[in-house]
Amino acid sequence: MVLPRFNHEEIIETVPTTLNEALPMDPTLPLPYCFNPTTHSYRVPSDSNDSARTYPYDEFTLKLHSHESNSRSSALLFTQFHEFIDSELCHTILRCYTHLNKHLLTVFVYTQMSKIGILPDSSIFPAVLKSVAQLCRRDLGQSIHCCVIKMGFGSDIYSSTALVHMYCTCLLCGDARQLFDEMPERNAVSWNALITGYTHNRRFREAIDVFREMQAAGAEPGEVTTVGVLSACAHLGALNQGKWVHDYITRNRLRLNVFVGTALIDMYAKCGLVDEAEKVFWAMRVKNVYTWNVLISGYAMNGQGEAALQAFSRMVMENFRPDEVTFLGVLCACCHQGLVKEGRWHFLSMKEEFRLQPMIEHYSCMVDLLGRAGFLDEAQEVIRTMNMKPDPIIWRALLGACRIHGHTQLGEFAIRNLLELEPKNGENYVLLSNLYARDRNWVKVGQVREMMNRTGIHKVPGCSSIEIGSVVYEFVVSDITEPGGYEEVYKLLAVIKRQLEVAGYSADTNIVLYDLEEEEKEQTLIYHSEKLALAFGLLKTSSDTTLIIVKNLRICQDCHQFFKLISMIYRRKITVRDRHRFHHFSGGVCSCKDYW
DNA sequence: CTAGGGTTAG
Repeated sequence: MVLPRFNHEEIIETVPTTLNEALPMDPTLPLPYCFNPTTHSYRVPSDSNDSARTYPYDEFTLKLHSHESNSRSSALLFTQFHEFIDSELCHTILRCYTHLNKHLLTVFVYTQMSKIGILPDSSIFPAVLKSVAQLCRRDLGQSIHCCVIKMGFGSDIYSSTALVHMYCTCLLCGDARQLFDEMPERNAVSWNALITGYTHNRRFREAIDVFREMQAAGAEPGEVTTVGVLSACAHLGALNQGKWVHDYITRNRLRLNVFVGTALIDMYAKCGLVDEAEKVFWAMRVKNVYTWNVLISGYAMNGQGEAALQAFSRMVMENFRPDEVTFLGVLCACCHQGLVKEGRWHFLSMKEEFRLQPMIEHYSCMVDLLGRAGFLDEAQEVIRTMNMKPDPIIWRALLGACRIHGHTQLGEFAIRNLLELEPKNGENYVLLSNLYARDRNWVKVGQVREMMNRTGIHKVPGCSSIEIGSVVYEFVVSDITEPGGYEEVYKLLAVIKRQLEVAGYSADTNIVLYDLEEEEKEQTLIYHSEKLALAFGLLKTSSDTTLIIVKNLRICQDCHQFFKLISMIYRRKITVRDRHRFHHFSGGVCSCKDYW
C-alpha cells in the first residue's frame, strides 16, 4: 500500500470533536453496563466505594504532534486520507498509540474507524480499553463493552480481561467482579487484573482474598500477581502475609525484577522492617527511580531521617534523576526529624537545581516542617507566597503546629480557613477541640462538642489492627458500656494500668474531647483502639515477638506514653504505624524521640 | 498476536 506524502507542519493541528458525535450511545442494546436513554443516566454503580468522578475531558481536543510518533499515524490521516487506510494499518496505528501512551489518539482513531468503514476486530479491543482505562472514561468503556458483546467477542479472554481492568481503573470493581465471574475461561492475567484492580481501589483485603481464591482455583501466581498482593500487604501492614509472598517468590524462583523488588521494599518499609527493606534493595540488580523513592520514603516514615538523606545523595551520585515523589520523601524525612536547615536547603535545590515545580504536597510538607519546629511566621509565609490555593491539609498542618506551640489565635485563623473548605469533616472539629483543651478552655471545648452534635458531624472512630499469624484482627475504639466480647483484653488492660501506675504512669486526660470527670476520661482513654490491639497482642504472642499495630488515625499522647512504658516493663518491642508515620517502641523510648 | 505490574505530604 502506498501512502501519500504530506508536510509535517500541516498535520500539527487541532482536531476537536465532541464525545457524543464521536461515539453515540447505542440505545438498542439494553445491557446492564449501558447508558439508559430513557433516564439519560448510567447504571448506578453497585459499589458504595465507587465515588463519582468528573471526567477529564467534556469535549476532547486532540493536539497532534506527528513527530512524536510515527508520521504515518497522525490522526489527519483519518480525516484526509482515509481511502488509503486498510483495516490492518488502522489496527496497527491504534495499538501504536496505546503503546506510546497517546490514549486520546487511540480513542480518536477508534471513533473514526466506523466513519471510514473499518470494522474493529477482537484484537484491538484490548488496546482501546487500555487507553480508555488510562483516561478514566467509564462512559466510553461501558459503550465499548456494549460493542464488544454486540460484535460477538464477549467471551474473548483478552478483551474480557481488558474490560475487567478497565472497570477496576474506572472505580467500578463490582462490575469488574461480575464480568470476571461470567467469563467462560480465565488465566493468570485475568486474575492479576482483578487483584491489581482491587488494590487500585484501595480494597486491599479483597485483593488478598482474591489472591487466595486464585490459588485455590489452581492458577499460578506470577511476578505481576505478587506485585499487586505485596502492594496490598504494604497498605494493610500485613507483614506475615507479605513475608509469605516473599517466600513464595523465592520458592518458585520468580524473578526479582524491578517491579517485584520495589514492591517488596515498600512492603517491608510499610511494615516497619527497614532492615529487610534494605536487604532487598541491595539484592536488586536493576533499580529505577521508583526503587529509590520507596527506600527514601521508607526511611523517612520509620524515623531514619539521616539515612533517607544519605540514600538521596547516593541516588544522585549514581545518576538517577530525582522526581517530585523523591523530594516528598526527602522533605518528609526532614519534617519528622526536625531537620529545618536541611529541609529548607532541599526545597530550594529541588526548584533551582533539579528544576522541579513544587506541588501542593511539597508546600504542605514545608508548612509542617517549619510549623512543627516553631517557625510559625515562616510557615505562614510559605502559605502566603505559594501560587496555589491552600488545601485542607495545609491548614491542618498549620493548626497542628499551633496546638503544639500554643498559638491559639493563629490556630483559630487556620480553623476558619479549614472549615470553609471542609465544613463536614469531623476531624477538623476534633483538632479545634484539642486546641482549646490544651488551654483547658472547657467552655470552648463544650461549644465545639455542642456544634458537632447539632450538625450531626461525627468523628471517624479510631481503628487499629494487629496481625497474629496470618489473620488481621481489628479493634475499634470502644464504647465503655458495651465491651463487645473481648473480655480478656479488658481485664488485661486493667491489670496493665495498675502496673503502669506503679511505674509512674498517669493518664494524660488533656486531649479527651469532653469535659468529663477525670475518672471517666481515663476510662475513655483506656479503650483506645491501639491499646486494645496491644493487649490482644500481648495475650496472643510470645514475649520475643515484636508487636506491629496499624492505626487509621494518629496515635494519641496518652497511648504514646502508655506504649513507651509497656515496652520497658514488659520488655517488648512494639511498632505502631499510625496515619502518618512509624513509632518504634523499645526499652521505654520511641524512635520518634517524642517529636511528632 | 492482543490482556495484568511498584512510589506520593498530613
